[in-house]
Amino acid sequence: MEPVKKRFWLLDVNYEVKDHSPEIWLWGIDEENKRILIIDRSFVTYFYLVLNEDEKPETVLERVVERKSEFHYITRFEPLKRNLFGKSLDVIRVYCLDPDLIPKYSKALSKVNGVRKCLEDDIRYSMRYLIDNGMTPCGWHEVQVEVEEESKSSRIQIDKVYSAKSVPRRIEREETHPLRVLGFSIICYSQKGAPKPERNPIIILSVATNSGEEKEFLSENYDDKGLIESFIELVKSFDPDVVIGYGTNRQDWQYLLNRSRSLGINLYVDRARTEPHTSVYGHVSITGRANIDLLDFADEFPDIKVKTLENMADYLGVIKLEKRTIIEDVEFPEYWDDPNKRPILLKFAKENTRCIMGIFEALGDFAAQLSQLVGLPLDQIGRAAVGFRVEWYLTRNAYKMGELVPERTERPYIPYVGGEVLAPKPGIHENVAVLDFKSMYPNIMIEQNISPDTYISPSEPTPQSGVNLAPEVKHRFRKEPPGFYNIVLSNLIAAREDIRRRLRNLDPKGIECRVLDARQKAIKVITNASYGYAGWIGARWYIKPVAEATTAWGRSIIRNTIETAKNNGLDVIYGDTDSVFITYDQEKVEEFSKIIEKKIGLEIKPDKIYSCILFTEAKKRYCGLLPNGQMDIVGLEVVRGDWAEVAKDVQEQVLELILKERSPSKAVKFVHKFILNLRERRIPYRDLIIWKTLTKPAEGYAVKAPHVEAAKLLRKEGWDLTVGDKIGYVIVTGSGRLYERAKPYFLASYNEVDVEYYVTNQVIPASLRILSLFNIKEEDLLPPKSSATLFDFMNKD
DNA sequence: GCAGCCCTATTACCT
DNA sequence: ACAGGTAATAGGGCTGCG
Repeated sequence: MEPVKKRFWLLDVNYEVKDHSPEIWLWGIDEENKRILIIDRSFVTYFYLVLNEDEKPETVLERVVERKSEFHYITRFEPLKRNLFGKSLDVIRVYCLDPDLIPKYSKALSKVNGVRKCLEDDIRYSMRYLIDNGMTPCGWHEVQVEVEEESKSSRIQIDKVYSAKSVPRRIEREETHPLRVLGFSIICYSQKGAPKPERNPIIILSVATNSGEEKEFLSENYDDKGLIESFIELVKSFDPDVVIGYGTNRQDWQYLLNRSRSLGINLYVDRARTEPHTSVYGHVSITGRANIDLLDFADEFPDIKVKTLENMADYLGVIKLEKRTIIEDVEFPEYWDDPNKRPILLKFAKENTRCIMGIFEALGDFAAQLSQLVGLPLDQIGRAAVGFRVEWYLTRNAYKMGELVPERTERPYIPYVGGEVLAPKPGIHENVAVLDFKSMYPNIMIEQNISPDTYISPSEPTPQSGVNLAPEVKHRFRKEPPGFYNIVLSNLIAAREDIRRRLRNLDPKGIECRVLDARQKAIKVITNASYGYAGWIGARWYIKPVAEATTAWGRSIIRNTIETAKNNGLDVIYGDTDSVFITYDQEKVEEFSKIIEKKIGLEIKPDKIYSCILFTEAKKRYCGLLPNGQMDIVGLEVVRGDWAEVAKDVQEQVLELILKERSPSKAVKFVHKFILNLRERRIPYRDLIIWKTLTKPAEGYAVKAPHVEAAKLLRKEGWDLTVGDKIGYVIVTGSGRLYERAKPYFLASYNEVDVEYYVTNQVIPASLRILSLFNIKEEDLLPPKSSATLFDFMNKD
């Protein structure tokens, strides 16, 4: 049979090894909108032996070739030149048929005389395949294929199985067929504490598809066997490309798997008759489909303080919080068992799934673009930490440039100096412009050619091309040739600029615009994380002077900028790392920008202009009023997630009265009234909840703290808590330390709450933060005792 | 026993 | 499991106090 040309969009990749022969499985969608599997048996993987500098490559080659018989699945040794941190090295590339034997082989071969170490022996086979062939998940490719014999196709749920007869090649093509997306959420039944799959059933499994189907499977008399079977059946018949949920990696899939196991069901929801399994970065993999946990993308939105499904949906404009039916976990049994309330629980479950579908609509393009840019499969990209995303992007580029990927090593943490922060001038300032340097750190790295491979250690002689010498820290970087980071960052910045240019001429509502906008966002995320990556001790390409020199240049630039502003008659009010806050005078500011760009070589632009701005004495905390009347609150309690809503609301009102009405007295009166309301418990209970993250196991704390004690109470009630969970608690009346009076909010009632704590420790400090600028004292904020309240007070005894 | 002081642990923010 | 710089609170140890 003649091979035919096949074009396909790559959804997922996995590999299998049978009798030491590996197969790459490429799951894709072809031009006819068919789901296809292409099996490639031709790719031989490899790793490198790095040789000692005093050794001749031929000698070491002889030594390893001599021992080849010990390594049955090694096919070839290939001497090559490669770069490591910019230095040319002699290496031997060791080709190995069975990827699973590489750890064993590399360990043995690293002990051969003349071999310094092995490199790239820790790159997964499937990633090696994609990188070496220039392939990207969520991108189009072209390959010669033959139809695979029928025997295999029976096990695989797919339109057609092919075997690759050529190396797949990436092709440029933007449009995609619409993916089939299935979203689901579950509700479990537990009378007390967290549901346990060994004993508590799933009572509702709610499913939706992007073809508009919605289904709710219910348990019958707390028996969820039929529910799970119906779910499996639906997945099979709809045959989704993408499966989505919220918290599914850690929760739902584990629960479903454990329930299935105890009920004797095989949870076959993939395309190859295997069960979901946990894999790299802790993502749950469903062979042939992309399983996406939208919770993994919540980190992209720091404005969402408590990362619940409803908060994320609210933030992304899927469904407003006020319109949602919210039922706490503790209430599930009550709602399920009461026939009058059950419909509300069903509605809640359905809304959860709708939120999931809506969030994916808002984020799916971004996820796919990030996956394509970084090169990690769609089901892994969300789960991979920022550092690993950057690292995979670098790894791909290193391959193209003949740079070896360094090994991951443990290093001691030694801090270095970061950005410069100015003490602000306290008070209210009129007409203030904020100018900031665009992508300051990446641009410094480019401008000064800062990179792991351009760094010249103190022991090395100055290269002929000369060096850039960092201020203060005196690290040196060769001027020529352009470094690894220089090239990679220049490409990223140029690509983003290009996209933004194209976007200007497109219909903002069009599909092309959505995809391009998602792509430029993905590029921005990787670009912005590059400096942090460079300073991360866990980074493969970590060289401390790289990060240290970048911030040193940054400090020098901002100081220079401040000096220049002053010399040009501009008053500098504040500055942080890459920004300066100056008095706004259009002509002077324009002139100033030009001078700076000329002097420093980096672009500086007015980001915002405030009609007025308020600073206390603290750095990193201010509130500016934009010309449209909108308030921009930075760093203050209002934007913090660990203050009760009461404190945040009052502070925001105070700021408004101060900045818009310029009336401290109105602000004081407002606080008085608020405190009276609070004491009367006329403020919603949920506004009293304080949320704090559990950052270590409850026992690991050196001191007792309210949220930790609240967490212990939760655990006693049977709730599982893990590091990273947010604990919502309230302070109740009683004696002793605060931590003795903290209670999880859903285990306490409003009449137990110590409202005086909220007056003294929440509302007053948050208000005073602003009002002390106007000489207002704590006493001034407590409501004056009117005769009525005094009377009430005396009557109480 | 507790107010006052100082230091430390902890969290969440800014760029 | 991307960086350092910063503010703020509560805990906890200590001193001094009839």
